[in-house]
Amino acid sequence: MAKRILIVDDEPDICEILRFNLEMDGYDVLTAEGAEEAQRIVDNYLSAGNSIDLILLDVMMTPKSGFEWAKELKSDARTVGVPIIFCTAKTLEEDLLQGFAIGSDDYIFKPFRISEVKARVKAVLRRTRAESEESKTILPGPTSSNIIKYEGLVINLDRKECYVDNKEVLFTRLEFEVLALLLSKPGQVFSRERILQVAWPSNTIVLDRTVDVHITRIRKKIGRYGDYLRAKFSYGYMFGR
Amino acid sequence: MAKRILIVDDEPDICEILRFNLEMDGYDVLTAEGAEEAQRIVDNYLSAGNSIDLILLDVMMTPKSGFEWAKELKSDARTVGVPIIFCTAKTLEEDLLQGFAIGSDDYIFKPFRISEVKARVKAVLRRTRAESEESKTILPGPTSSNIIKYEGLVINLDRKECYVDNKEVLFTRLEFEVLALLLSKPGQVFSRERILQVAWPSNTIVLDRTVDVHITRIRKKIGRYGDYLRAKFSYGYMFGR
DNA sequence: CGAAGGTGTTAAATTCTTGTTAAACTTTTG
DNA sequence: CAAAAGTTTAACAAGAATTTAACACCTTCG
Repeated sequence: MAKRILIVDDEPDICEILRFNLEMDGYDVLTAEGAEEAQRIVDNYLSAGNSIDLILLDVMMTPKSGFEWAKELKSDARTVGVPIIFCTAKTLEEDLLQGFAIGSDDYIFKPFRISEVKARVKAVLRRTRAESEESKTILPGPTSSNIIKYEGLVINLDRKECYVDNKEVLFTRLEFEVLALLLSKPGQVFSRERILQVAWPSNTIVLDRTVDVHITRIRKKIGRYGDYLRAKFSYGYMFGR
Repeated sequence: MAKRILIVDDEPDICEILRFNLEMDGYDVLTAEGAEEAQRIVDNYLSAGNSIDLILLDVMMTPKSGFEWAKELKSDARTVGVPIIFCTAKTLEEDLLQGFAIGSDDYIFKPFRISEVKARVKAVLRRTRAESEESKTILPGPTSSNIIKYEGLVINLDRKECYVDNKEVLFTRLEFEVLALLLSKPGQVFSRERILQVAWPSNTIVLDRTVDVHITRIRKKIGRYGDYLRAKFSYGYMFGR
């Protein structure tokens, strides 16, 4: 799978130039123009069970500097291992930066040559791949969340959250339960009766038309995946193409 | 227990770089951007019964220079023994600095290499530990604390204490137990039933509305982290972004 | 005992969820 | 094809869940 790189720079032009070049090299590229937006992206991807493999981080940003954000990343168990390449103007002492970078981190000075950025990215990703394969043998790994995916449709059973192409979509409880059930066995048709039995609290008695209404509501929320939520005439519903 | 280092420098970037590196080495780090703020921190910590083990002090600061403040520290019985590492640009006479530094103090010139700072810090703290152990024949022995962190939100399970951005916040027992549970698995939704089961003494029977009230009370106490204590409608509560 | 602080309940405001209905639409069946 | 059966959808009213303040009842501790 393609490595996913997050570029954080408050200069949109720089983001776009980097995006273009790194996408050419076959990476998945995300961009953010500040720490706050970047954090949102990171949260979304991680809770949806996707990894971020590298962050290209501008040091000089307002209101939160790249350093500050990096510190937060390093104090969060989920992101402590994500390598960072710091970008900064040459004014800062090189040694300081070197001290800041830990683990697989790296740093690079502006104005940079694109070829240099590409080389560093490649080097950092090679290093982390090597590292993670070393530790794979020993470590149980950070708690992997309880996640069901179908292409870009993801539900996180721990968080009770649903993501559509990496954007969180708010679900009510019943909607969540119904989708979780159907998604747990794509291609399996569930009768309305069975859906009510599983997704509704026990002892609730409602018309089975109710299921239809919920299906409609879910369809609207999951966008392009709505079509996958299919009625099987006179049997019930199923998730799948 | 981790040694506590106070960094005083009017350049926030330098504070942050030093903080990052020293925290990585396992120190507790405080920063201040001037003598006045630094004095407040020192007062707070000392009156709360916490020690400051080392001060990394920039000499060139306005309005009060590092030298001036150091003089005050040396004339205060509570702080006369706290070692200081003075940082200054190379322009100052080395002899002058050497003359100023007394006891376990040290000095270091900017621009410094991080590795050098780390080495000096380690050396100074070793020296002071040696000194203080002369006078303490019986040590209680360092205890590795049981700590859960989420960014600046820290709870110490041994001491049953909670810190918000390095300031202690008083928690009641139930509040502490509830937060500890949620914080033990960020991103996991806990039902009210489960929270009552775990955080309340066994055999207590209370309405589950009670949990809500405690959540509200905790939210108020943890300030900016209050938003991370999230209700998942009709499921329960979860800690996380 | 009395003060201080912790805890559970209540109630009201607010916000969000859900079942039903009804009408339009689609598919199946005779 | 026409009737019957099944599905989709919008709208709405009922009611469930959450947040908070307030208060009463505890326990603890001097």
